Amino acid sequence: MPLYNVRISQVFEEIADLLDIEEANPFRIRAYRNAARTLSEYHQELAALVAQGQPLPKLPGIGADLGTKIVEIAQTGSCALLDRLRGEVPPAVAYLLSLPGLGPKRVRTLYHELAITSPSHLQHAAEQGLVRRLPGFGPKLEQQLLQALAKHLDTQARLPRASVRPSVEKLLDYLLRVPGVRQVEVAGSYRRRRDTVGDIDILVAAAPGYDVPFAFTAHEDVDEVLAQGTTKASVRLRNGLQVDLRVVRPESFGAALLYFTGSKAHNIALRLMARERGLKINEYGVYRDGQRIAGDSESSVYALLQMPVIPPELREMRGEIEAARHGSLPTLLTWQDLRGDLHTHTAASDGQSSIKDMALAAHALGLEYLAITDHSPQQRLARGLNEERLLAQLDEIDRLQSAGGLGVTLLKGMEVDILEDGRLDLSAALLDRLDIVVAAMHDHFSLSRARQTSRLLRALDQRVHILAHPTGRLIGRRAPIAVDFALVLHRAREVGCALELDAQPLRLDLDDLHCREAKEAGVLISINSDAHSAADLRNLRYGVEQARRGWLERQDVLNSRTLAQLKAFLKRR
DNA sequence: GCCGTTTTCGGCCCGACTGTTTTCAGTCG
Repeated sequence: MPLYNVRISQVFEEIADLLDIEEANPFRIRAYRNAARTLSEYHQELAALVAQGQPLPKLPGIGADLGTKIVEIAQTGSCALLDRLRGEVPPAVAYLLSLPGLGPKRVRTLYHELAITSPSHLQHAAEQGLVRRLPGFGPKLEQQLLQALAKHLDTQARLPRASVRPSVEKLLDYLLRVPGVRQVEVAGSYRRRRDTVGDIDILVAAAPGYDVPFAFTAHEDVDEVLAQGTTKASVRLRNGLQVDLRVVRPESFGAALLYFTGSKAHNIALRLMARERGLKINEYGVYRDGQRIAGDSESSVYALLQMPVIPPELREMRGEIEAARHGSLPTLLTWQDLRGDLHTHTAASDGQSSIKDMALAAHALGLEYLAITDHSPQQRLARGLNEERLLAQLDEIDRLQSAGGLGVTLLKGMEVDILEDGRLDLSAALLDRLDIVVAAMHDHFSLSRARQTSRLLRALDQRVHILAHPTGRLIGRRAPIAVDFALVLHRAREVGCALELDAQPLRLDLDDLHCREAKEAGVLISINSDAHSAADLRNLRYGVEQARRGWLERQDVLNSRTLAQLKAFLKRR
């Protein structure tokens, strides 16, 4: 069974938790947590390298010792250190760390004083009033823990960013009208345009003397006030979303925006750089000898570190600081760069709009071309088009096109199913009649890595222009397929096939790291809406945002090409 | 446990809020 980086990362996280409870050296604990994060985001499976006898790549924060442990975990599935720690502290104790208000010190107290090793133990003790008597605990904390335990079944999952947008925009609108407020921005992973968000961080610049947190917690959507002070507040909305507010003076807005946008790793790197220059950065500004010398804007802070402003989408400690220092930051793709959409559905299969309405909507968005790509016959539930209906659709597109007035050029296409063995769900003769072939998997997501890889490689050997939603993931619902992605990229480059960044908010597939890997492999990305209605075309914007997180520039994206360039690309197959 | 154009030893980001420990530790981001 393959052992993924995520699993190794989990081992390191558990070691960190248990070391925390044992009161180990905090920097040693941090080293394990940093390594866990690095591993969980690394695109190449390390266990596979180990199995092939190859050396591990040099990764930040992973030195000789952790490298040895990675090899040990890859080879044995476990780790002697973890086994030893589990012998000293029952593993369920670490679980208590996830409860709000409980950190290593209090968990340790609970374990040593009351022998509490699980959430149910804790609940029992709290109900008997034993917890409040412990040092460092009190009645309020006991109550808070009971509430958290009662709710703990609905664990805090990250939500797709698009799904929280309405709530966020409503709050921003409200805050802008609060007296004293000068400026409002969403920070955090929302501003970095991550595909999912855990909570929302809102930053406000306000004149002194106004109680903005008070107004914030009074908003009609607030269900519960978790914390409230003069400069910050934290609430849970009725829809379950946690929102944190920070209020700063206008002159600190840039430094605060930088700080609360993160990522944490990016901030730490900036602060270390500042320190090397005799400066101190905090959320109020940049200081030299106690004197504030910058901070009203983000650019003022970066300028002191001799860097241009790094776009929020890149602030993930994935080489952006080195690139900024060397003047080699990418010129990121923008919405204006997109000229068309190459994967859309109509009412002929499982969409809702007519071809004409789709075209008009695309024109209204400023697009120049639009591919109509309804489903192939195997997709029965989606009313996939058989040969007869497909040919009728092709005729209809010709008629609409010659009648004119659409504002966009239509391309004749189909989203063809990739069958379990890698064949396509359409005859070669029909494939040849299409302007563009988009191929996608819609089933057999759990094939072995080897079978899934050969399935995709075989698909790529046929007349396919775009491999759609290549990993098949659905955020929060379906994991990406197991596949040798490097091999797929290599073949895609050889045969001249693009990979899709499907812009549906629940797909966003490829993800940011895969996009970057494709770019480095020289494979074009096509950012498509996969729209099932005219309104869905607007989802393209989410695709652009994710593409930016993948460091994509205009030249990396197929549908930033002019129509003539696009046609030249399509004709090569 | 990691890391190094001042370092192979001695550092490791920084501040706000809460509850309770009557002066601050613990937690969180």
